[in-house]
Amino acid sequence: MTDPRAAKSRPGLQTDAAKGRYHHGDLREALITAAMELVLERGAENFTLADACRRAGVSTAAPYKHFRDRDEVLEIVLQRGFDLMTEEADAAVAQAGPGTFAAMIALNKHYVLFAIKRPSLFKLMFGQSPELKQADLVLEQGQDCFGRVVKHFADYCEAAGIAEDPMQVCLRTWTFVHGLASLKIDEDYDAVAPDLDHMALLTDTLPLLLQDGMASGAR
Amino acid sequence: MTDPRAAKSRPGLQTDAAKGRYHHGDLREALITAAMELVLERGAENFTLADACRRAGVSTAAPYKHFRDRDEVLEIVLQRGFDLMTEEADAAVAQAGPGTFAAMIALNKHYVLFAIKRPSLFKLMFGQSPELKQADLVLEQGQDCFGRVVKHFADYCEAAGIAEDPMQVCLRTWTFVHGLASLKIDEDYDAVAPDLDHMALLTDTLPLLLQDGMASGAR
DNA sequence: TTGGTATGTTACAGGCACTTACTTAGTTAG
DNA sequence: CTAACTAAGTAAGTGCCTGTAACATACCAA
Repeated sequence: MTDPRAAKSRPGLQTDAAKGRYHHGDLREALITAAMELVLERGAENFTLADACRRAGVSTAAPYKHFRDRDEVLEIVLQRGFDLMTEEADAAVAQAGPGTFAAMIALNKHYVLFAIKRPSLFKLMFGQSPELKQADLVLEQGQDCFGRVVKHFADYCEAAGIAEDPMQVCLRTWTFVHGLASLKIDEDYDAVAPDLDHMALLTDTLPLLLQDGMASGAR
Repeated sequence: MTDPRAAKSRPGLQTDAAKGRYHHGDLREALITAAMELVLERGAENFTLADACRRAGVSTAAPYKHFRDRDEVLEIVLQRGFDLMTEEADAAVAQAGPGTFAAMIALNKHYVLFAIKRPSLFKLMFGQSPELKQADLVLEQGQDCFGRVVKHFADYCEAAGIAEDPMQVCLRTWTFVHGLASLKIDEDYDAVAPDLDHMALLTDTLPLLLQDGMASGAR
């Protein structure tokens, strides 16, 4: 297994980047990077493999040496999105202090901010037709990400003395923040409540959702 | 093949079957109907004007006599989606009794059921890129729909003696049910909680959201 | 009847996904 | 060191889609 990235230096010829060479060097990674950029810029629906090829400086047939089809590229972008989200979410909780109410605020705020900062990626991760998310690797990625979140909720529930199943609390809170993030980035609030302070809506509602649902007289 | 949908022709014109005729009769409406069907069947992303033409039995250039472009057809489908949703929602509330808690359950359940029954249409209405929703007519349609919902919430708040602004209650409840509907139809729950009873999640959480946020000790 | 307009048609330009057949760079065996 | 093999590019071509242009036909009105 030779690392393709190691074969960068070729004596006698241009020491510069892949410019002018027949072989690219690491086209697979270059295409994934281009795809991520294009998805962030224009959305997954408007992403074309041809654009990514132009950005990487290769012909439109080249990707098929590295990927099954357009969808596989999007699958990988999607995966990396979950990586990034998991990483950032963990950091947010760590900084706020695991088990604290502040950590719950930070975790859920992060979810919304992630969506606002990268709406197209967020939509690709959660909103796309199931075909893309069917892939086993992608499924795992999502499960890992969610598993960590449930853990953070469990920490809080224990610290706050909430008897309800943390999974349940997590699911209903996720549902709310996912709705918030979606309605915000799809600009659905704008048509109806243009002055809405969506972060205030989040911080105001979280206490309602984090209380013990069993003890609240629901039903 | 005589198209049964073409049966209702414009008055004064030939009312016979469209077969073999040079003029269609009501191509505009036929294309919208075909578009709605195709969106429901395969989703807006996979909708092609060419498919709609085949279904209506005309050439692929014909639509441009009636619509600006593909997007205008989708805009109209989207509009009709809001019509349908408004109509159904009103009916659900009327049946449960306006102002009652049962009406709140019915209204929010309807939102989720609408999404489950017509996931592609729901995504077109709320999830599509803003370009489609920018059109003034579409915006109005959405505002009308939401205005009715706020009214139902106001009825309930008054009857239940909730001092909080009904708009606020409505916005946070909408946010939750929208998240529920989205996560359900995008199959995001499946990866993570395959056995989730989403309707129970709705009925369990609604009481938490409908309580008076000002009086609940939030914050 | 006669022309005008609305509503069809065919033909075409341009773009994209993906395939096939070919070429070249880089690796490895003798 | 060379020859052969393999990996990774390219060009050209298919088929499908959107949208445009030029043309044809049905309906309408005077």
